[in-house]
Amino acid sequence: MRKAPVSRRDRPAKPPLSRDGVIAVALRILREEGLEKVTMRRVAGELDTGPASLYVYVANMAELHGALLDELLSDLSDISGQWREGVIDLLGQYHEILDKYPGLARSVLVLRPAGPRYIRLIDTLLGLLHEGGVPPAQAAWGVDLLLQMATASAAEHGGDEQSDQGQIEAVRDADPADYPNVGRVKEELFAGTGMERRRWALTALLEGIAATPVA
Amino acid sequence: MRKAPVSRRDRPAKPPLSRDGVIAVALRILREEGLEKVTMRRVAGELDTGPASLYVYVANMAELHGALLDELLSDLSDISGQWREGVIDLLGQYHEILDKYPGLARSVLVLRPAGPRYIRLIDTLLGLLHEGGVPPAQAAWGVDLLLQMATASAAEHGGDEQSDQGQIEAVRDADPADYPNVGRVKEELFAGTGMERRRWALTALLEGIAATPVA
DNA sequence: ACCTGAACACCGTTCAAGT
DNA sequence: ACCTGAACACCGTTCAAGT
Repeated sequence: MRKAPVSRRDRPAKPPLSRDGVIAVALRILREEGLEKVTMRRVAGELDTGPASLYVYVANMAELHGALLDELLSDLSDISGQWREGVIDLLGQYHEILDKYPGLARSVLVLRPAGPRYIRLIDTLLGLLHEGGVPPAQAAWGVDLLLQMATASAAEHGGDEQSDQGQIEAVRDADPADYPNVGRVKEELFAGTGMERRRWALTALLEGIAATPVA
Repeated sequence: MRKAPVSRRDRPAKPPLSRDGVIAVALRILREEGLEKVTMRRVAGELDTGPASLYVYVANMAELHGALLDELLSDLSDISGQWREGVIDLLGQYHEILDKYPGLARSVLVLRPAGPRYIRLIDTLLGLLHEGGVPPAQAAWGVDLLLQMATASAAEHGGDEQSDQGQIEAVRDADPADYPNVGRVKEELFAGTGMERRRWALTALLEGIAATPVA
């Protein structure tokens, strides 16, 4: 069934474009269909205009991705408990959010996000490290690292399962005579669930940050 | 001046296509002009054929990137000294190689590389950790992490300086009343050169890996 | 100032058809 | 089996021209 034609005056007036409007549409497409569908052309289409019009409100695709991250970060909730658990919990939440959108995680990795919610996240993490007595220089450099690791871990997902499988095979088939060290720990290399490994990784990094003086 | 037409028999016979040939051409373009220029169309063009022909020898772009990484890794040289310094040195070399091609680093992050030189790198790192008395499970999980960090750090480069600058500004302008923890360590957040921070990061992570038992 | 149509300059991958 | 021309199904960004 065809839609009945709608005359210009019956159709709701096209709302004026705005940065918030652009981001809201992009966010909806992201949530419903994934990052691949968030193209300038598609966002513009849903706003009844052409892609060129968006460049009045966003500088480029990278900036739009940054804005999307900040929107997603509003799902971060308060954490509780001791500082170590707090850091792990908060970074776990951050990872969980990004893990749904591996493509966005890849963008974020090169983005240096600057939105208010991201700065808030940095501030909260710094507060927890401070509470734990981590010296300021280590805390400052460490927060970058913790966020990088959580982001990279989300970015790693959603590559082809094919190449995942390729590495597993290559390692499993590695001749122990040629690769003695791989041979010795072959089982350990594949052990553990993603979550177990991620949790251990965060714990280890946190430990190192707290224990390693700068210069 | 136009090139004189070359008859079919004067022109050197077009060498048959091969996987190695495809990779060799891609590697040359990568070294001379960067990853953006390594397109299927361009590689095919230099081999006097169309892009479709390459798919006989490489499954897709991701696999080609994996092959390029493995070629680049032949520049890794032997390391010496104690195990800690060895790990830092080797990962420093790895980072230096990837740092020239941030786009490739981004690919590698989602790639799970499986080439022989990458497996060799894993084996060498495992050997060093073993030498240092790091328990096998920690070593196995830790190598993944160390490589992930080195790769992510190379991938971060070569985003717009614009967004780099954006984050620095956002942090510098953050109101200390709103973001007290950022306020407290503002200088530390920007301190240090890239190399100093990278070296510290690797040291801290290595420390954590060695000190944090699995499960 | 804001908005846009149209163009610019490309992509990776597939597939039917050839040899 | 290997190879390919042509097409499919798109991209982000710029810019001259309009309002």
